[in-house]
Amino acid sequence: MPSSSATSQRLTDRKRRAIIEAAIEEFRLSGYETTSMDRIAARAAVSKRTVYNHFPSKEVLFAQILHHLWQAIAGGEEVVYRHDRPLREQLLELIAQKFRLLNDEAFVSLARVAIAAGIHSPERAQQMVERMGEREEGLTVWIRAAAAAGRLNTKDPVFASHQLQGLIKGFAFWPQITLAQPPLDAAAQKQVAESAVDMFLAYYA
Amino acid sequence: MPSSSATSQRLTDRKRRAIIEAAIEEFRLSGYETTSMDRIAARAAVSKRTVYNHFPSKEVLFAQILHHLWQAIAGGEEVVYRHDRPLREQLLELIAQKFRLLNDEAFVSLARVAIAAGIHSPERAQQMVERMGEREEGLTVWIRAAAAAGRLNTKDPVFASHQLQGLIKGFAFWPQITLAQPPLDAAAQKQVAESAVDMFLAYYA
DNA sequence: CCGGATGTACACCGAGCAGTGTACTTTATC
DNA sequence: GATAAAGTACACTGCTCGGTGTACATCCGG
Repeated sequence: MPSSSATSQRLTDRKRRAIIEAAIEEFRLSGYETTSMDRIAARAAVSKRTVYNHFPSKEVLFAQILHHLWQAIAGGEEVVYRHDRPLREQLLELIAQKFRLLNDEAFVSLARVAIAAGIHSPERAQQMVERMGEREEGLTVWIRAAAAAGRLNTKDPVFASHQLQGLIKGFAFWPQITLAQPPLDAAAQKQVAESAVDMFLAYYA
Repeated sequence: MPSSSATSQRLTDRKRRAIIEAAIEEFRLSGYETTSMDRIAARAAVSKRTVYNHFPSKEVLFAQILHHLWQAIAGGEEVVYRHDRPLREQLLELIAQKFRLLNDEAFVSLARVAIAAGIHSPERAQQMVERMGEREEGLTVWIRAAAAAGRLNTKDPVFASHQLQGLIKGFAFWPQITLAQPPLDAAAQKQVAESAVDMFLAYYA
């Protein structure tokens, strides 16, 4: 009676999960083009036919993977602008939030696969990065609010937001994506975050 | 008597050039994996056998392409630190130099192909980006000199250099690489450069 | 314990690809 | 104009891949 397991449920669900997990792993390791359905089936310990019974094509499977990984990230509490608290404190909180995302292995996997696959598929790349853009809105919104409250001196919150993010991503995103470097340790994160915020405020505050 | 042409020289050289140009185009369009030697041969208007007479394998051809593109970039005059000139002026010159590289289509092509191909080939990626790192030394050296002269307040020139580059690349490199966006126009370049330098100096000067 | 759903093993198709071997033609040089 | 070097057309090998069809085994709810 396998119904007792809380995680597994029906066989068909377990198989499906195994396929998705194997596919994530393979796509992450080898990218879209060089990953074969046979390898995915083998890693999932599943018949190739079963893979095709669940997913009609490699393309669809890949899309589902992207969707699946996207779900895994979903959680994201906003930091709203507060007039009664120091800018530095609030910005550091915003950055810390960003670091939580950047340290999330699921996010990095998603980004790597998406960028690797999308680099020669403009429409998919466009779509993915637009979605990621939504994540970054939080910071822009905060900057706009602070500027409206007269505490930041910028006419272009989007630009300023990109600048601050550039100060972070140059250390904590692009090297990890393009060079598979490990995430920054706590000390490095602190240095990057504080230095970025201080530089940002030195200019805009 | 085709010897009259200044650019073409011997037939074998013309053929070789055609192959390289076609290969660059194809690799840039489709990446390493999905580009076939047949397509390269077709685009070069050359027999497939001729391709293999010039280059023993796809792998070698690809390596030559990378080398070839690297050569095409080579030129790069250094800006040395001058104690008698304003920091802002010198930094803007440094950034302008970086923009010349970022606007160079050959460089962007190289970077895209290399990153796309290298994203799942750690050793090649490592090698490429180390080479690119050499290019960036100029800025770091300048910052170190300025700090030694007591005009910049940093203990970590490499870190500071990465920060300044983050402020540039977030606008003028990564979007172009990962999203195939067009290079920044002159006005945008000016805004990005001046804002970056001013922010940098507001913090470190 | 029955029966439909699901999974499996395996053979297979058609296509594309890297790379080779060969017989022949073109090019350029002396 | 002979001759060696270079290019070409083309057939072919061996391999991988995405995807399918099928006959048979296994699972699991009623």
